[in-house]
Parts: sequence; structure tokens; C-alpha cells
Amino acid sequence: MPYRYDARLAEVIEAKWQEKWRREGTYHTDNPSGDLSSSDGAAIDLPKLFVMDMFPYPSGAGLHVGHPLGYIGTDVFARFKRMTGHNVLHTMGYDAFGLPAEEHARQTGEHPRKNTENNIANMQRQLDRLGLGHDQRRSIATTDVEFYRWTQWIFLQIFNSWYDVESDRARHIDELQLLFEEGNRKTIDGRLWEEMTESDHRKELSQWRLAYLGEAPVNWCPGLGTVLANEEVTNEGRSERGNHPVFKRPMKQWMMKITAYADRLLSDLDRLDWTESVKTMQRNWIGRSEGALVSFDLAINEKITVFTTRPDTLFGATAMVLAPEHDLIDRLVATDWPSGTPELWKNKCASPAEAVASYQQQAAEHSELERQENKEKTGVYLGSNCVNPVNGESLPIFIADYVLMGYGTGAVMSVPGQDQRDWDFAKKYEIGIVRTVQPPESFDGEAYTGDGPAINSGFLDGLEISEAKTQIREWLEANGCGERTVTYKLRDWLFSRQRYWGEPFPIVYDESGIPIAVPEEQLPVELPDLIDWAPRHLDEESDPEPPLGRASEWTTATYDIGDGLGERQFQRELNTMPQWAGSCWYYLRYLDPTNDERFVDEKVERYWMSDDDGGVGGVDLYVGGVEHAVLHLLYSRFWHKVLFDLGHVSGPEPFQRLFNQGYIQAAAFQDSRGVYVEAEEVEENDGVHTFEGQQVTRLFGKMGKSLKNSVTPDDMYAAYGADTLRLYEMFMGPLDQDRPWETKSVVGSHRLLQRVWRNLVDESSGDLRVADVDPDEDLKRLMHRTIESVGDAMAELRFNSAIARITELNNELTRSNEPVPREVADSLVRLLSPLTPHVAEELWELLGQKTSVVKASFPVADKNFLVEDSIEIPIQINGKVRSRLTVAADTDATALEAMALADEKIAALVNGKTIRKVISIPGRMVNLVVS
RNA sequence: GUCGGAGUGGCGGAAUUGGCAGACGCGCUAGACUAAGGAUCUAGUGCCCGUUACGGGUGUGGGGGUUCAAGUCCCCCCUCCGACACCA
Repeated sequence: MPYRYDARLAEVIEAKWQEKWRREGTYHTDNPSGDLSSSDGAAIDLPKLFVMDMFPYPSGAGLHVGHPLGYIGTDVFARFKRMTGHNVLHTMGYDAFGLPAEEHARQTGEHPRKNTENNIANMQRQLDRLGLGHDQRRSIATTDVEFYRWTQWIFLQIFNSWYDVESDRARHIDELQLLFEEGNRKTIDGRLWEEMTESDHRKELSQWRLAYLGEAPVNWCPGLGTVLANEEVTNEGRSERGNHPVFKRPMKQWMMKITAYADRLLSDLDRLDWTESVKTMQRNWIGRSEGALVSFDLAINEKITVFTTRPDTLFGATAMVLAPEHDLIDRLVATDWPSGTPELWKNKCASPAEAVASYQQQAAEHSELERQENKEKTGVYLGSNCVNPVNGESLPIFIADYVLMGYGTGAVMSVPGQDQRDWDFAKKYEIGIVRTVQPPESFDGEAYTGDGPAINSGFLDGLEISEAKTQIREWLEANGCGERTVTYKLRDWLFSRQRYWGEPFPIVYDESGIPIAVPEEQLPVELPDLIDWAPRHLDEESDPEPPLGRASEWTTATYDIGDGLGERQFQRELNTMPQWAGSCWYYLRYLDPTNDERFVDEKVERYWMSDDDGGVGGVDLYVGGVEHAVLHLLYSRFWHKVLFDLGHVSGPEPFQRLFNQGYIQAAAFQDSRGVYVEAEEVEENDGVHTFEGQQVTRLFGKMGKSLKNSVTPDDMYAAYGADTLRLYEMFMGPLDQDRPWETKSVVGSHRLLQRVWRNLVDESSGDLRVADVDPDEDLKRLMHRTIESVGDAMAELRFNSAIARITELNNELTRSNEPVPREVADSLVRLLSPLTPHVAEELWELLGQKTSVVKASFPVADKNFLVEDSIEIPIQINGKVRSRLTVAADTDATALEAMALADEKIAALVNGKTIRKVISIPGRMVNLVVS
């Protein structure tokens, strides 16, 4: 059978069409203007659709079948939308800066650029084999100089901006300077602009910029030789990449003022078509919390300010607790224990100073993880007290490691009656407990956090929580000892890395050490071609050493920065940007990749990114894994909002609709020692798995080398072809679900294609065997029903259902064993083409079509064939199906009821009983309630 | 612990507004074709009972409820997956 559809024939067909598509630019998408616009411009008038995958890091390890799941999904969707009359933009790029290439370079001595380019070429080749319909003219890599030039340009936009709280948006820094000059805005320390020196001016502006050099406790990871963002550090206090220890240390680093956008990042989530889980993760990460700041008087001329969400419980405060790192501690430690200090509070120490010092040391030595694991509350008394503003009571001040320096003010008022942590602490140290909310009688717990009337609270007594909060807030504000406030868990984004393989900052310094922007027209600042690029392994005590510092010629640069002083020499910033930088905006570059005037043309951006129906705009469908729920998606939204505020993009959000594809899991097998064995060589018999005769245990996990359970696309191409792999991956289940890979099931998808092929093509001659006859009535109805449901399913990304419907139609064609009517063959091929484009193109050509099926229209169901003349109606008695009637589709309820009662079986069953009720739904069913 | 998502045959999974549960596929069983079959084709396949055609019961994690009718709606519970986790 030389023309049987098998792996060999599939490969011939696939190679043929991939070559043709490439040659003819089949997947090129028109822009409204610029290099990528076309002369006819016809496509531009169609509704636009921007479909995108989260672009991959070009790993050297090669693909396994789990990787392309989302890419196939977007490809099918994009093809479907093209066929339904949309101008679809779909391409792919590479997130190619980052640690792995550098780590690889360190091991092999190969330059990161070389390694990266090899990996990209390799990965591109593997993806090409899948027949993805990408516009490859638009492909970018973040490491391209022409790309990172614009990454640097965007950095400068951020650097040259400040957040105007009054208008709630970012504005150019020059506008702030103008406000200062006119005296319309106060400087941070209140000095007048004209009384400040030139250097003071620059320092002042630096403090307002959205990208600034900040001295803050940062995550120093000596193992990677760089500092890391909070988001890149695990709960165990290790680096997400490489699992190296991370230490908190104050250092001067580049920060981005993402906190200025906290509220907008939060509230705009409501306008996005994203999964609830990702929105929730972002909300949690932003961690907005409304409450009040309350100050407590001290013996010294200072106040302790606490943040609390429960100012209504102020009367119940019985202690003050500070984080061990709190900066007031030194000044609050008493010389001696006050008389009557309980032994419990002293931690066996002779003086408060000794107790505090040893506790602080102990806290510092414990990692975050140890502090978390140790849920037992501990602390020591400082030997001094503060005053509760609301009732003048003296509260002992403790330090305790359950209070975190990084949240709120690093100090809490301890209210054991209404907070379980405070309750635990109070119990352990025998501190008083005062309930200020009346628990219900049934309550038998410890701290009570529910609602109820205030008690023991003076003027608040009897008020419910929310009213009590309002009253106490007014009281605090009137008495000058508190104010309403909002805190966030979100911190500013640490943006510098001490690595080689990243975008250089377009920043230089003069003698003052205040950052200066490299003039825009001087971009890009290219990476030097370092020989010794690898970061050194350092220890906790050492300082980061940016590798760029070793490029001695590069570290200085001559620029005219436009300050009237002409060309001068400057020192370059030696840090590089984090890997997230490129992915913050790559989607915009897809739109206009060849533009060397702007990062994206305004008209082009508006065409692809704005929503005519009043939505937030952005990418119409963004598909990727849920692991980027916080990092990439939050950073990207932040950058987009800055660009929006500055007028560079048309909408406030980058990604209108986000879809998280599931992961392909695979069975992995462990022998009795717990060692993984080659999954491919495990045999199964009646549910028992054996490897080389030994029984092994099965589990499921991510595909990969470590579990020895990888299946590569190449294996599948060899056995079945790319179309079968595409079809199987889409058939396995809904796109957003994790699913286990089963190589043995792939044959099912192959059979479908084989049967389709056999129904249309003679396997021995290769000739088309369709008939130029009209399909009979039943087949015609089935065809239109199929068209309708396949179209619906594809529009909703339910490809598994679409395939099921196509299979049903094809099964019918197989059963009939007649030459397929041309009309049916034509529809079938078009229905299949988004899923399996190669075999569809081949069949399309055999059907005599001269233009690509990619450009064909998706079939449209004729509604006349969707309504049946006669339908089968179930007749139930007491909800159980007892008979069926075939009736005209438009039989009304009364007639249906009469026919049901006349039915032989029903009459027999009803005989002698009373019919209580008859429910007759035309077109659906009849139910008789009988007793 | 809190939040988010999900529990349907041996397996992956289908089921419009509540209206015939198990579409489609894998696997399995039987048969056809074959030198052979881990290819291909045909038929059957939720479970239990009965067996003569046929039938009867039961069934969507568990329990309760609403309804003529519940996988779907409401309440309680259990399990699994994911995120966050002393956030004051």
C-alpha cells in the first residue's frame, strides 16, 4: 500500500508543505503600515487577533512532548481564527538572556552568545517540524542588539519618570523639576529648589524616579554571584535557580518603584479575562491591607508606630512587640531590669542589654525557614515601657521574632484577646489578656477574631467592629496619635544583577556618583565581548563583583549628555538587568520588529493592542504556564502601565485574556532502592509494572531526565508524523488541564488520520476517491451538525471535543463504505486543517484546490440542516426512561402527552395506577408521575 | 491554617438554560484478513442480577435537601492538586 497514511507518507507530506509555506510566506501577517504592511492591505480591514505564547528560554536540553502543548493550542486557535476572517498575528521568540547560558558558559568555556544562538537554532528546528503557523519575520530574541536597544530605551523612560500621586500616573521627570522650580511641589525634606545646589537637584530628582538606586536589604546569593529579586527567592531562603543559599544584606542596588502602581495593579485585575487562581495569586502578592498607624509614647523623645488592621482593639493591647531588627531597640533597652520584672521575661539574663543582644544574635542566625518552623513564640523584655494612647496604660515592650521587620512598621501592639499569635505570646509570658470584642456564648476558642460588640473599650463599648474602627480612627486622628493607612506586601522591584549575560544599563556616572542617562540617540549600550565573563563564586561576607567591571576599556565612555559641558568621560554602570526585562515588553516588539525609529510604531500598536469594544485592550489570547502567575505577569503589567502613562501605548494592560495551559505529566518508575528506571523499558502486566524482571512502583511527574520518563517529539515524528502528534496532544483533554502522557494512546489519533485519508484517497493508487454526488439527507445533516459543533468547540479552545465530533463524522463515512461526496470531503478537510495542517493541505490539493487551505474559509453550518424533522423522545415514568417515541420535531406538548399515553409499553405500566402529573417538554421528553 | 481549582467506567475524558450519564479515544473481548501481527477492518464493552428474545436493579467522592426531573442548584463532610503561609 504505497499510499497508505503512515509515518513515512506523513513525513513526505509534512516536508513538502513546510517547504511550500516557507517559500510562499503563507503565515505572514500584515501590519496597517510600515515594513510589514502589504500593498493590497485587504487583511487590515478584518477584525484583528493577537495570539501569543509565553516565549521560551532556549534551553540546550531539547524539547520533550510536554513543551509544545501550548504552542500547538495557540496554533490551532490562530489557524481557526484565520479561517473565520480574522487578521491573526502569531509568532514566537526567545527569552534568551539569563543564568543558564552563563552557567553553561562557565562549565564549557563557550561564550554565552554562541551557546544561546546554537540553542535557539536547535529549538527553532524542532518547533518548525511541528508545522506551527508563525510569522517568522516577527520573531525576536531578547539578546538581539536591536531588541535590547529598545529594552534600554524603555528603561530610560522609566528612569526619566516619577509617580505623581495627585494625578495617579507616571509623568516625565522634567515636569517634576518644573513643579519644583515654580514652587508647586514640596521637595522631600522641604527645602526650596532655588536654595539647593545643582548636585542637590540631581539627588532630589533621583529620589523621585521610578528607577532609582536604593539602599535596601537585598537578597545576596554568593552561589550565583548576584543579588536576586524577592520573587526569585524561595520560602526556604534559597535561590529559585540553583537552590543556593541567599542572605539578606543591605546593598545599594537598582530598584523599580512598582509599589507606586500597587493599587492600579490590583484594581485593574478586575478588568482582565484571567483565571481566578492567577488573579488571586497576584492579589496575595500585592497584599493590600487597610488599617491604621498608631503611635505609642515613650520615655525618650520618640514614638513607636505600629500598623494594625484592628485599631478597634486598642483598648485590649497589653504589650508592645518589636521585630528583633527594629531600629529603636538600642535606645529602648534599659540598663537594669526594673524591679518586679518576671523571671520569665528575662531569658535568664542579668541585664536587658544582655538579653536583647543574645536574642538578636539568635534571631539573626536563624534562617527564615527556621524562624517559620519554630512556631513556638519567644521573646525578651527590653526593660522599658510605652504608653497606650487610648487609656494611658503602660505597656511592656518586647522583642520577638514572630514580628517581621519587612511588614508594616516592624512593630505590633499585642492584643491577645483578638489575635491568636498575641494570645500564644501572652500565655507563654504571662501577659494580661483583655477581651475587647464579646465572643458569642458558644465560643470556646482562645483569641476571638469574629464580629461582635466591643467591650472593655470605653467609648467604643457596644459598637460592632466596623463602626468601632471608624470611631477609633476619628479619635486617633483628632488626638494626633494615629491615622488611617494602607500597607502592601509588595516591595519595590530589585532590578540589578551582577551578571554578564543581561542587558547593560544605559546609565553612566560622573564624580558625584549620581546616575545619568545615556542619551537616547547613543543607544544601544552594547555588551562588551568579555573573555572572562563568568561570575566568581563568592561567600556570604564578600561583595558582588559585576563581571562587566573586568571589561576595563568598556567601563568608561565618552558622551555629551547635553548639559552644556560638552563631551566628557563617564563611568559606566556595571550591573546588568534581570532576565525579566526583555519579557516585560517583547509582545510589543512582535508588532513592529523591524522599526528602528521607535520600539513600536504608534499606529501599529493601536491596531493590534486596542480593543474597539471598550475593554482594556492588549494581547487577545496569551497562553502559558501558571508558574509565571506573579513574576513575569506582574512586572510586565507594571512596565505596560508606565508606558501607558507616558503615552507610548494605547491601553493600560498588556494581556487581555490569559489562559494557563496544563502540563503533560508522565509515568515514572522507581525500583526497590528508589532509583528511577527508564520508563520506556518498563513492562506492564495486569497493573503490575516490571523492569528487567523486577517489580517497580509507578508515580507521575514532570517529564525530564531526572525521572527518566522523557518522550521526545522526534520519537513521535518517526512513529506517526507531526500531524498525529499535534492531534493527539489536542485530543488528550482540555488545554488547561494537566494530563498524563500515554505513548500507547497516540495510535488512536493516528488511526483517525489514517481513516480520513483512506476515505478520500485510494491507498494503492493515491488517487482521490471522492464522488461528485450530493450527500444523502442524513449525511448532510450530520455534516452540518459537525460543522456547527466543531466551530463552537474550537472557538472555546475545546479542541478535544472538536476532534471527537470530526471523528464521528469520519466514522460515519467509514461505515457507509461509499465514495465520499465531494461536498462532505471538502468540509471535512477544512474542519481538520487547523489541527493537522499538513495532511489537510495535501488532501486539499488532491481535491483540486489551487490556494492553500490556510487561506480557505472555515465551513459554516446551514441552519436548515441543524433542525431535525423527527426526533426521538424519551418517555419517563417517575423519572425513569420506560419507552421512546419518534415524533415530528415540532410536536407540541399536548400532542406529545397524548402520544406518550397511547404508547403500548407506557399504557401497560400505567394501567391500574393514577397519573398524578404529566410534564411534557416539546423536543425534550415526557415524564409521567404515577402512583 | 487561609485562598484558589478539581473529584464521572480499567484509563484520558464528553454531557446547552437542571431534561436519555458515560460522546470520542485508549485498553480489553470476540471475529475477519493474514505466513505472521504490537498493522488494518468489523462487532461488543459502567457495575450487579437474571437470562429465551428481552429484561430488572444500580450508578457521576460521601451524607442530606430543593425539584416531576440533579453530574449540573443549595447545605454539611471527605479526598486530591496548586498558591500563600506568624502579613499584625
